[in-house]
Amino acid sequence: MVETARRREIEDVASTLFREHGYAGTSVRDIARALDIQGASLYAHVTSKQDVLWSIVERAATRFETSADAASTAAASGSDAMDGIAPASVRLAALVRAHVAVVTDDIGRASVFVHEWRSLTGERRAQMARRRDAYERRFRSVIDDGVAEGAFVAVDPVVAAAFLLTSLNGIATWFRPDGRIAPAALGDAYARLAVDALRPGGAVVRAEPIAEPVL
Amino acid sequence: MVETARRREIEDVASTLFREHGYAGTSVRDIARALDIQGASLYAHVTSKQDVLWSIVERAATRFETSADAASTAAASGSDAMDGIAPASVRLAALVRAHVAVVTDDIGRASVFVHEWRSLTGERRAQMARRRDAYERRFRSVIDDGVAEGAFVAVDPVVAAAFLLTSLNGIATWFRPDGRIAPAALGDAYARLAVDALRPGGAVVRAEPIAEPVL
DNA sequence: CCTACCGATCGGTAGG
DNA sequence: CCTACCGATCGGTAGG
Repeated sequence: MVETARRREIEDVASTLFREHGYAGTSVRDIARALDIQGASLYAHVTSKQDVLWSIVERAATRFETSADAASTAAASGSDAMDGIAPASVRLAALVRAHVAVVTDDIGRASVFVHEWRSLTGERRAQMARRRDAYERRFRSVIDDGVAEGAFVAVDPVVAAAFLLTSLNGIATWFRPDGRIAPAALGDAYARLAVDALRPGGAVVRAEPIAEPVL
Repeated sequence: MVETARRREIEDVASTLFREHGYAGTSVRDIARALDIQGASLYAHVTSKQDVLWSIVERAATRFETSADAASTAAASGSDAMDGIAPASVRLAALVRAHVAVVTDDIGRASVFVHEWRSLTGERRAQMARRRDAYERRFRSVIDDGVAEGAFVAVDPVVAAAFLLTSLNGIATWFRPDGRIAPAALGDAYARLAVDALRPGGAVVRAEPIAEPVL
């Protein structure tokens, strides 16, 4: 299937509907109706409903990966590192801001990426599972490094990464682009919350080590 | 519909299937098959598919509310308050632990409560929206109090509550009851992460106030 | 992009 | 809890 403007429209409309009603809860005719065409006419542009889901999810995955790559590169060579701030904190803050930016830029697609990828089947689903896992490992690595550096508390990297990533992905469920909160401000707020949650010293609530962490 | 043992089994099975495939992605016959009965036979025990969803969601909501009530009562009269720990920190930690306990106790029902309540219709959906909102306001209030006390940074209570609650609800998507992490240890870890994320002083990452918060 | 149509499956009912 | 069945809707195809 070629990449036409109409195809883009279909994916935009489908993103919104999948986000609101889920993949299974959205019919091909629902998508068509939103575009003012007949259900069967959709097949002049797409090969299947799964195909639409795949395009949305795959494209969103690439955006998250690209954004995280850019953030990592910038954080590694950034001047912030000289301000006496631990490298891991700078890197984590950059990853968080990058993720928030992608989610807030298109909550429809981000939401489908987060919640509906499970509706993919076969090799496509397996591929997405791998890519999601690799993405999560970026967070675990930074946290692991920060713990080693002493920039972060001795936290379980798997638990901490899950804590942060679910929070980050949750933005897709409540954020309103036309709301009170600007995307950049949200990125700042989340970066601070993330880094401070891991900051060592003076924990007022006790928490024992969990078990052998596996990265 | 009376509350029989069979009815309980149906809801258990339905919770698992709704969690894995969503409400729309699960057919009445899928539920019946998991119970080794015919699709139509299910209607000897339930009045509709919506009815099953409602039971699961309503019961889960009550559990979260009851657990939070108990946590708030305990935190208010607890001896922890005398250890020089700010009341808001104690209350927030208690709320977090209570939430983690409910989620880990039955991730199937918790997961349906978190993700599938949108599939409810009419007044039931509206009621759940109200109850979810009231639940979220518990978190906002504690955060607001903590900020006033000086126990927490000057964070936007709406953003901070969303950050924490989405993280808390996310547990339902990745936690495995038979895994490496014990529920109580997870509650401890999350309570520490939550309280420390809001702890004032030494923020290494800048974050400006967002706008007029609305509680 | 349309009309006409396909077999399969959906939630649910009737009557035992 | 079963068999038999209902109308509606599903994703998708044929042929223009």
